[in-house]
Amino acid sequence: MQNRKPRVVVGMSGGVDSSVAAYLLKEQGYGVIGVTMQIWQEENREQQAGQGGCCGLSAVDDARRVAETLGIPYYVMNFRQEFRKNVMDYFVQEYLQGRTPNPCIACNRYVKWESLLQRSLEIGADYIATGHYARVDRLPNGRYAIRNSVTAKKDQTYALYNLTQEQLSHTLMPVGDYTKEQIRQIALQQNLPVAHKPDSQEICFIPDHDYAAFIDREAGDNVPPPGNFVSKDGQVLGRHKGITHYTIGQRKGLNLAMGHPVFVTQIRPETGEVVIGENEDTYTDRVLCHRVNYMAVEDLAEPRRVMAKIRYNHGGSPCVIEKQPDGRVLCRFEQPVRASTPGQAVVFYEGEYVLGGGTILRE
RNA sequence: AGGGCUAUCGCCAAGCGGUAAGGCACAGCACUUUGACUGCUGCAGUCGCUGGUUCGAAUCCAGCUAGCCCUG
Repeated sequence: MQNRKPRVVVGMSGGVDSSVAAYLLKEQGYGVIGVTMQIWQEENREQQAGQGGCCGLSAVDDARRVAETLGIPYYVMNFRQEFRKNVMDYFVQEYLQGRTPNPCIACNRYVKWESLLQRSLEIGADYIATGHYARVDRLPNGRYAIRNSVTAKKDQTYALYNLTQEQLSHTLMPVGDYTKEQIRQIALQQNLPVAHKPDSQEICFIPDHDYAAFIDREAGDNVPPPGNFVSKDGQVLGRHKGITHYTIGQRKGLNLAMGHPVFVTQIRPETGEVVIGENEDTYTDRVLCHRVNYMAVEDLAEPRRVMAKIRYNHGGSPCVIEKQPDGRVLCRFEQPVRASTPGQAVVFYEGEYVLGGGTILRE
């Protein structure tokens, strides 16, 4: 007859959302432990008072103050190694191969959940929680699934499609039941010191936003050299700075004055060519993906009509998904989607639930 | 060293005597827990150079320079 309160480790970024998440769980009767993950910052933080964020620079100080306000135990855990391997190195490797990774998805799956959950369980917690705008439900079929936040705006389910059943069964997301406005309201009412912090954005480990320079520093000699911009039919249109500077659908930074806007339609790592075309050329109604994670369903035996998002900021578009003999999943969209990009994720939704998702392949 | 054509923002390009359109590129901002897309704003005190004609020229005239084409 155990009646101890269930314990939950809340990943506290120092931002509004995770701070309120900690508060809400405490109110709900959980034994709450605040934890900030040190993931990429150099030892000498203080250097810049960051913009806040899911992994911002001022994270520790702010999170600690919130924990004190709430009267909960608080720790800092070092996840630099895990982050380095699963997020930063992955990020660089993907770019070197002409793909466009989504580091937040990798961070969620492998760092925030895999590593944090494991260590949390080790110290006796039952759950981990975050300040994501999403909900976790157990479905009638026994499976756990991420569910849309009550606010369509701020929805963060896309970045969470890759969580496993095991991880979800130990996950709480109290913020998903509220709107952003309500969350800030609660933060104000509770006098949380971070009530007015701005939302996070951009990639946290590249504060200056210069991806190419970051990749240059990380990859050194392995950085792909400059090459040709070519048209669909092979005509050379100019020189580019190296494939790591580009992504599908990109317009800015090409320095190609063709008289009308032109876009990147394809990246060819084998030849170092970047293919340029018209806006229409960036549309496709077929998207193939692999490394599929099934969430609301165990598998995909039959073709299924779902809504799919091919990027974080995508409203979703209807398509039929069909599993291929090799396990890949082919999505046929009813209306062509713009700039399907290898390395990005395509996430399937059925109703409010995440059915699953995978990594987009080059076809 | 005969003739013709053209020279306007980084690229393309309006203008044709009345006081420098537009597109692309580029920059900044907004949007954004990824990369993109998108939106907004900015971007030639000057029209190859030098003179001339005009109240007034990028617009007309002359010479020069450069590029292209044709003929030698």
